[in-house]
Amino acid sequence: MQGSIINSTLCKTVDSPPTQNHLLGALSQTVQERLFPHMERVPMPLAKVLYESGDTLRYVYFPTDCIVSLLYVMENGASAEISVVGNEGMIGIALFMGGESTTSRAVVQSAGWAYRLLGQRLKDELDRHGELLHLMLRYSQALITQMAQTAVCNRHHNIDQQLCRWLLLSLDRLEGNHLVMTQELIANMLGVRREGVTEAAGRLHKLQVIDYCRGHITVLNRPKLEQLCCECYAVVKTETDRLLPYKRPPL
Amino acid sequence: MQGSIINSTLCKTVDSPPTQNHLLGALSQTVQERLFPHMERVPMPLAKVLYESGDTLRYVYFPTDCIVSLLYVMENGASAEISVVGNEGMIGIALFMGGESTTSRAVVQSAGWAYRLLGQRLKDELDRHGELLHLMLRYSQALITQMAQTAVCNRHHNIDQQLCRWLLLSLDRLEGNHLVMTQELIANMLGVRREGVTEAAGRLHKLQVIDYCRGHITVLNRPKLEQLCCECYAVVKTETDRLLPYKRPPL
DNA sequence: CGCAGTATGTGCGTTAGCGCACATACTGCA
DNA sequence: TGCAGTATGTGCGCTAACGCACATACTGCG
Repeated sequence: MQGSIINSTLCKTVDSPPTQNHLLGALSQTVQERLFPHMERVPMPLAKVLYESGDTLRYVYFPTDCIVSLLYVMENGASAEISVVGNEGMIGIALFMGGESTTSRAVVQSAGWAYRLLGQRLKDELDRHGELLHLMLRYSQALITQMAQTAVCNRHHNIDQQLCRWLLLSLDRLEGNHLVMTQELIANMLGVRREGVTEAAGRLHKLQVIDYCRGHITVLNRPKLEQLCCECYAVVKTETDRLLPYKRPPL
Repeated sequence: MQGSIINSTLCKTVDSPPTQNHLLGALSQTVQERLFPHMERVPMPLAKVLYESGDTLRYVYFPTDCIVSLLYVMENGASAEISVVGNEGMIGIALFMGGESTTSRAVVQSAGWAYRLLGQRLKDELDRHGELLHLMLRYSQALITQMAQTAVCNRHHNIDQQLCRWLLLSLDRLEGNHLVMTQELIANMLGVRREGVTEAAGRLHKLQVIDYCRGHITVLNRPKLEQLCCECYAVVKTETDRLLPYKRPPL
């Protein structure tokens, strides 16, 4: 199941090492050597549900090149994204927080790969209460900031601004300037009408900020996108960078 | 500075023990005995700001009978409440999360008292990595749930429902069925217009669910209030109870 | 090729909440 | 007692977003 050089021509991303995940990459060699043998590289196909609201989590996931959305699904089926996780973070903080489950659902929003680790293995490592715990706590705070800002943005900003925020957050977690995502899906994430996204996207297109067609979006002018965005993106970005300064691992 | 029997006639709440805070009360006697000598009982007057966005936190606060709001203040001055903390929790999770500061502001929303602990003392205790850490982590998860639900509620529910949610969350953190709070203040918390709150409150009044007058609100019919509320309150309440089952400490 | 399924565009009436202006009413203090 | 400050009530035009209906357009497959 592990990728190989042979199929690297088929798969856009060459078999990615665990260190492509920023959290895993930030660990000392000692901890990496202790942990990595227990980790399994798994495909993350679009729309895969990692866990449902209330599920007892078995694994934590460390994305290398995919994006996962945490979203809450209401009783009437409507949904709203709480936060986004890419290779800067992990899915399953409830496992070390102690709750073992959450009220949200985790869905793959952009296909790719991740490394997963059995919950118990994670806890074993945490019981040594060293750097992994502290790293995860800092990440949790970044995630909390993102959630808080989502709440603020939902209250105060219009669809155009929110779409900008969403695009920027997604873009930061991908290589390149292209993302695969229908307007319908974006609407579910933002918790708004599909038509609302169509109109907002149309305006961004008119401003030559993005290009899109049937589930493919290309950002043409990122500075302009940031300029059109509300402050929420910058708040989250700044705080995440502060909490988790990322140093690209040596190749 | 510690309260005494003598002034208990002046202060509505009799000098409250640390264990009136659920987190502190949940600790084993060993940890309590180690920690409590370092804690200081401090008054929490209305509108006191415990920390501003970006401030380096010096203390963590454990409310015994006050309510503190975490809110984000936007560049233009508008605000939105991210979550509420009463005697079920603590203020300053950023201290053990590792960030030392947050992007939000903490303001006393309902006056009372709290115990505070110097950040370094907290960390000393956490480095023993025992029950306090695990307790705080579970609490953090409850707080995260509240933030997530705030985001959802801001997106999907109308002012009436949000007012119900807010009243219920506040009520759970107070004795009795009465709270001191102007509509102006509530509007700031919910991030809506003051007039919007006036109208929503008027409707609740007409339904005989609440009574209010110049900064004093009394809940007359709590079951009805819960019925009028969106699911968000129940989600937060249920999850908090699950994560932190509260056992009233022996007197 | 033709058709079904999917993605996007558009129009239209409705509504919740906003911004603003102003009225009213209560409260504490000089 | 009167006044200033504060809290609440109300009306009105405006806008963003909604719900719905339907048009259009692209894409893959038999």
